[in-house]
Amino acid sequence: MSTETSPAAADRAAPQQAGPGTAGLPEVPPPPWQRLPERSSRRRREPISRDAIVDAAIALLDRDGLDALSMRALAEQLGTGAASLYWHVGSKDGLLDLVLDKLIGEVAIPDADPARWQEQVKEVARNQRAVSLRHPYVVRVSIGRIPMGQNAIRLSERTLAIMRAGGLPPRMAVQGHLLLISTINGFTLDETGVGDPPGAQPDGAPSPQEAAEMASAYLRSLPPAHFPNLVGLAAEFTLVDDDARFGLLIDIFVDGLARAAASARARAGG
Amino acid sequence: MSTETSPAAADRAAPQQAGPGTAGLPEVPPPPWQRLPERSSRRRREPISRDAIVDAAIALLDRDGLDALSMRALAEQLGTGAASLYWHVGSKDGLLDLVLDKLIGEVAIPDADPARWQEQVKEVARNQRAVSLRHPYVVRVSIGRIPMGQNAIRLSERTLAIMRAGGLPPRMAVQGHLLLISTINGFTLDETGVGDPPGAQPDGAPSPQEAAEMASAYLRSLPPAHFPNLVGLAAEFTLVDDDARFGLLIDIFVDGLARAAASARARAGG
DNA sequence: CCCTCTACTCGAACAGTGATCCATATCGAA
DNA sequence: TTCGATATGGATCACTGTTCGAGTAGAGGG
Repeated sequence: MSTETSPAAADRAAPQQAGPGTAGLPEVPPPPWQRLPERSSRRRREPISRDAIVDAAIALLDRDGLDALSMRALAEQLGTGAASLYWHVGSKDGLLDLVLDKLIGEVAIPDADPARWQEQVKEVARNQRAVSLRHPYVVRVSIGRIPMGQNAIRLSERTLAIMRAGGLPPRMAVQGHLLLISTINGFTLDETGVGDPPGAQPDGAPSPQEAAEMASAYLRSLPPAHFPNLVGLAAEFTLVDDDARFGLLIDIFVDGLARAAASARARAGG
Repeated sequence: MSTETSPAAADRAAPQQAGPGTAGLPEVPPPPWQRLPERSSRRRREPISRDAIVDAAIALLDRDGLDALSMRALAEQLGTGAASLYWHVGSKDGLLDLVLDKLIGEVAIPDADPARWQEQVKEVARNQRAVSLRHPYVVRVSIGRIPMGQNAIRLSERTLAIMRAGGLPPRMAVQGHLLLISTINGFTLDETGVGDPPGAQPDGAPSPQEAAEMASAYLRSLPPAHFPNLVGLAAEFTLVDDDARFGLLIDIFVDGLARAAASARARAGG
């Protein structure tokens, strides 16, 4: 992972060069509604740096889950006090903005290839899901946030490039991009359950497999006269191959998108 | 949120009689993993009844939003103390289970008509979205919950009937049902923002329209050399006709589902 | 009539949360 | 040295979900 030790955070002006790993990427000015404290001048040492806080937060989230992230716990992990964090990130909300953008940066987007645009869109979808599975809390963090950080901007630009290369009309490209993100988030939202790390269900917590069995058994036990479909199809609910389910979803989406675009072009052209 | 340890506060075994609220409809046995205290015998007056608590909670949520629902605030609205609520609903989590199922009951599902199955699936989708807009917090409440209450069961049964009537193979019908719900949730999740009621943004809170304008203006301000698509398509991001966006989404989904089903049938048949 | 047992109520308290105050410390510049 | 911006963190506030345990109401049995 590119730790991207950008010193002095992202302030205005300062056309700094990006670190190794993300070579040559241009600096994006921060959007005006960012809920972070604005610091002027970068001429001090950073004993605790905003970036270190974000990294520690992600480490803590990966290990213990979303509910375990409190400002106090994070401060302790950094060997400092909770109040200090507020000077750097403004609020827990501001911290989560930064966390989200950093994780969005993990989504890899291929260079646009017009001949393969449908397969490339599916690849983007798979990559986004992979990040959401690696950090099961990220979908929940993204709720209520409109990501406009540097990484989100770059992801949108590159995804739009693929869609435009595929010949989608402007509106269709933008909506396809936005709706695809929503669709994937909807899927991974129930896939990741409460968003805690995979390990450590101490109590009588059922595994996903056990839960599916319970649900299926329950459905089978319903009165068949009133619920013929649920009783008859109960076995299908046990299917928990989420990879296959996700593959079906993006096949449906990309195929439907391509056809909607084709019919939109047909309407416009004739 | 807090201790996920053991939400099942009271788990002594006692046969439960259903309350007097749901008359006429066929009784569905409660699923075994329900996190509610089980009460035996109804031979007392109900001064505060579980149903009244759920109704009050929904009223409070509709008025003030998800963040405003605390057990204390709800108790005050009912003229009682917070501790009393716990005897009836076990935990806030159990209460939200009940709230969710009650709201699921608001989703109307038409009787299956084989000739119009695609249109009927879209109607189900529109109805689900309508409920999610009427109660903007409901998508957030559903996160991490697998709804298995009476209303959820009936909704699944009726939706599956429509899909089966449309000729979808068993697996396709079940997955179509589940994926459609996820897809709609993903869409309404960003549509409803933080899930607060439509009114009352006291501060410098931008309206959705203003927010879209700000975002569009920001995108237009990016360096065009590096972000040609974002700059060129910025205007498209201002389009906030969510009805049209949603219509496009379900067109994509239902069309893609129908074609996936057709090709699945073709593979199976040949 | 009283007595007991169960269903039910609720003030008080506990541990934890995000956030803020404010006295203190550190250091570059003047 | 002095000054002021940068940075720290203990104490504290209002609030959360939840539990405890003392208390109340009312039907059934004697």
